[in-house]
Amino acid sequence: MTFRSVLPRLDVSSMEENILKLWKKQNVFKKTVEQRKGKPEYVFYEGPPTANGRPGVHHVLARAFKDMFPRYKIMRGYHVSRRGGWDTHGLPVEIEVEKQLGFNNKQQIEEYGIDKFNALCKDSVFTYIQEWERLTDRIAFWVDLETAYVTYENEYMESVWWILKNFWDKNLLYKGYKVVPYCPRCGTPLSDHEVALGYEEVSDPSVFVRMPLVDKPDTSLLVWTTTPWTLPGNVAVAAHANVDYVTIERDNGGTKEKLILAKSLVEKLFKDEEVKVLETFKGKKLKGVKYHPLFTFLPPNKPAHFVALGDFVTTDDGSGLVHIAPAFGQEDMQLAKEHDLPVLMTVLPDGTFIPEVTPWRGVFVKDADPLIIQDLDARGLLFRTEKYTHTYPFCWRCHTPLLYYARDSWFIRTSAHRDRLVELNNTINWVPDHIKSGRFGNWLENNIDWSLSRERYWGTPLPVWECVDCTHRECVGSVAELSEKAGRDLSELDLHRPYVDEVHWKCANCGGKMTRVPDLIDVWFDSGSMPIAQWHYPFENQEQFARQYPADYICEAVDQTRGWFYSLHAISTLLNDEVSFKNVICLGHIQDAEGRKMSKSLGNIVQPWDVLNVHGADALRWYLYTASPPGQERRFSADLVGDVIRSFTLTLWNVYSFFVTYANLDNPQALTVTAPTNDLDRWLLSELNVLVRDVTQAYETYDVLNATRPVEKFVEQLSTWYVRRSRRRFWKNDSGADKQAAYSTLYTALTTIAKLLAPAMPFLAEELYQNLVRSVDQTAPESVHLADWPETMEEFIDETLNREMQLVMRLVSLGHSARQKANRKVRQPLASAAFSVSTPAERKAVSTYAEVIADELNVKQVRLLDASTEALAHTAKPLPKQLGQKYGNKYPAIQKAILAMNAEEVAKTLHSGRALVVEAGGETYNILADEVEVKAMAKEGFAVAEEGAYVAALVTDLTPELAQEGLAREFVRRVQDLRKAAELDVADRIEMFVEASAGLRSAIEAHKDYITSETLTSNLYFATPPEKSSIVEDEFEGEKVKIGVRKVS
RNA sequence: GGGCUUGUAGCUCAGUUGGUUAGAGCACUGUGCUGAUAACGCAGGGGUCACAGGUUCGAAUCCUGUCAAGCCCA
Repeated sequence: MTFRSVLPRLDVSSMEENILKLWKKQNVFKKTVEQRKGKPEYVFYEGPPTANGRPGVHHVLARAFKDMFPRYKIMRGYHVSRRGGWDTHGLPVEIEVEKQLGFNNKQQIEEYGIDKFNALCKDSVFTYIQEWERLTDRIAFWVDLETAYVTYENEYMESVWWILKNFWDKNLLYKGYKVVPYCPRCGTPLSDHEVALGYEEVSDPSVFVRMPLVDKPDTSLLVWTTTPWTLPGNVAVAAHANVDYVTIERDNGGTKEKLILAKSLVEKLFKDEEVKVLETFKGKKLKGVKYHPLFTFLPPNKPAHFVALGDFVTTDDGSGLVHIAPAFGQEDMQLAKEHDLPVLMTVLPDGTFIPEVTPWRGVFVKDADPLIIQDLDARGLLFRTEKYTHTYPFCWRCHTPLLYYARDSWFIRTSAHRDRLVELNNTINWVPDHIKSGRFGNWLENNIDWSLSRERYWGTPLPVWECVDCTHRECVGSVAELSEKAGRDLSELDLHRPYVDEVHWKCANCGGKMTRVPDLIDVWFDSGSMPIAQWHYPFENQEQFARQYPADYICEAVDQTRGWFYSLHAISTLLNDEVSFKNVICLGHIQDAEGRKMSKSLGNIVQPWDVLNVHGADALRWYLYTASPPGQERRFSADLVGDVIRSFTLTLWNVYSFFVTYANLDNPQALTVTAPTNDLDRWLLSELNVLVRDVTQAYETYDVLNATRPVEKFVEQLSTWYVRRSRRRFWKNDSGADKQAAYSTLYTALTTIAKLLAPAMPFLAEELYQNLVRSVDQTAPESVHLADWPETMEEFIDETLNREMQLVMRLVSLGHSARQKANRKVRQPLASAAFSVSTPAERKAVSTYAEVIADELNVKQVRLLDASTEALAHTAKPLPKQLGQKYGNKYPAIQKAILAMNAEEVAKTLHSGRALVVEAGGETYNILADEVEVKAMAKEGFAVAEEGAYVAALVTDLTPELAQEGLAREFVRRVQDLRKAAELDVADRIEMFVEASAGLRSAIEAHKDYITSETLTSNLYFATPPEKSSIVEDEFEGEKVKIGVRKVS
């Protein structure tokens, strides 16, 4: 069998491009789905992105994580249909179009025409779809975009209506007059989860004002607010019943004034100023005290302008007296309801003052803040103004400061199912798990009703019609129902505005005109409906829906906790009393190399293509999987991705290239492993199956780190231990069983790694598979992604062997260390290496693997340090873990006692297998061998290195024979360099001409066979090299040499 | 103000139910080795385990508090 030859130098980009072509040509993605038809279903939901912006690195992150589990599950034999989806509605789209048209308010849209505006929205939704498709393709995120669901399609929207009707019927959909976070520019309320997207730290004016009491004109309430623009809407002042308040007297520009405020804030407010406390009293004494309003633009229609008590009042900031404007604060509105206060609506929906507020009519409220402060100051009502830094919500798309603003608004009564939301959440597997009870769980426990309605244009219309005369309301759950009510066939109707607004019918109560309420619904409701609406359920595809619900796996970034994760969960709970996803990976955000958030304004955004073009998709994916736990924020830079190529990809690639190079020379007959006899083979296969077992387990538990990092570790050991130690086995001239075994073992390792790597590094896995598997077996599945996941072959796992090999590596490392200390280069053979280890099992391992150790350390003999003749002394060290756990607080005394004993006696006792009897603190203890570390120290004359319980001691004296062998190896090394310099192929045979000084010549003659076989020399002449040969002259170890080689045909 | 997360070497990260002198990789320095390797081996420098208390024979690990960063809530 012959493999396609592999260049040791890897061109990542062309390799990946070729694989992409192969997949396309053979339609591999489709086949992965079709091949498993009828098999158990594994359900993945794609959280729909919006294609009206360019995809960034954070999208690659999410898509990489989304991709790996479906790939894994397909290899495990599941049927996984991976349907794509696009989120198409909502403000982000509208805002893009508004920008295009140069609009900045709703009126312009209405004048332009909602139909035309929405048509533009629809067009702009897929502005960057090609960019998305190209990126998705390039990073090998396998998702079916041809059949992707689209949230603006009538069928999708009809299903959303059906869900809303279901909620309506359960009395879960209602209209309320509430203070909502409201964007005055977009002219619409925002849901909590949208508000959460836009908090920013800002500096606002903070003002203290005087509100003179009606009964005591020389005394004023000192009232605090950070929103001066709400003062014209003031109807009351809130105080806390149990807080201590004081009346103080102070000097105000020559006249005395009296102010009321919370006692604990006096110092903070007046600092060094001298004030006289006249009176102290509880807040409840203030109840009902009347004051003169600051403004009288709108006359209140109910009693107002008195002090009311509220629990929400704190004395952390301000004055302990809180200004109340019911139209502009949730707590204010609550208080207003409790005390039957009037609601003064002083602001228009566009965020400007109403005409009645004469001085500032038409001024945007935030802009009016300084004007209002000026006015109060002029009238002597301003006590103080300063800057106050706090976090304040902004519109997540247009960046306008949000106002808390009383609106008629529609809600979903999610709070009615709060407990059930929490219960069902507890059955979901969250990665990382703290999200479950932490961020998401806390959020659910504090659930408030879902603010659903949006007063906008491009979105799913709220299917509620209202009688203009009697306010009778009906909710419509399907197109058929609408047709029936309207009395005409509306199956062709576009369910968007403005068309749906034109449908009317007669009120069943009073015969008035039923008209749709103008609102749209929150786009998060669209995407959260996707399990149902993607199938146009229940109108069609009942079966598909049943098969594809709930999802086994979803994955998005942490910002979706309040977004898609919540909308999916809330809708599913209220609709079906069921979870909509069972496992979820919640990804941390990507930051730049300095740990800052990536943002346009900082100019630190890394474009995915910049990374992909240089390092390829596999390296990028691998980096994202292995760099840090999924839920953690991760710092990102192109350089870090480059490290993946160097440290992992190339290591694997070179093992692969090594295998192919030699296999093509040797043509090994069989490549399946049966019963390995060679220790290195047995070890590699044991570790390989441990790897299969552990990686499989990790995939099963959505543990991405442990599904990937161990593969990297294994490849490193494969390269730096197995292949390095096995090289000569591949070079042997014969084609004996050992060589065959080496090929089979390495082949098995590489093909298994290809499969283990397939979900994470789909390209490299395919490359390995195509060349190693497909090229020799045309009956094998045509892609690694169509292959079955490797089974763990327990019979190959030998944990003892793994431990022993670990020990061997450690001892070898100590041996190298000792060599360096003795300044003996590895090329120089040494007589022997003696080791001291700690347990009988380890002593046995030293002799079992003596050959491997001897070869690696280039010594003639490997043995144990002879305790009686070579060991100078022993040390005995009590082990705190074993002894501490066993004897608790007696440990220090025991430790002291053991250290005080004669170490030679301790060693003798424990080596003989007896327990060590220790007296400490008046008690007797039997200490066992594994509770004390006994270490032998080597006599002089050895080069020694030690670590923990282990000692390596090298005999460094050189006999003439050893020295001669060293020379021979030095010589071989020169010849190999020369071969390389002459650009000979590894398999080329040569003839060699040598002129050497006497000592070297006799060494060469003594080791002629070794030299000729190492260097593939057919003829070795002691003669002057001919001119046409490649020649090198050198001096070493006091010897001189001139070597010439040339290829023989 | 509250919640969640994070803080370990210059960088990226491990660190098990508390237990020997806190580790690895990258980077740096020295040295060795090499006909698979963009490598590899060995050694070295580099640490107040964010800080302060507490529990314990023993704390990077458990508890309390503080500080800093990120996200979220109010």
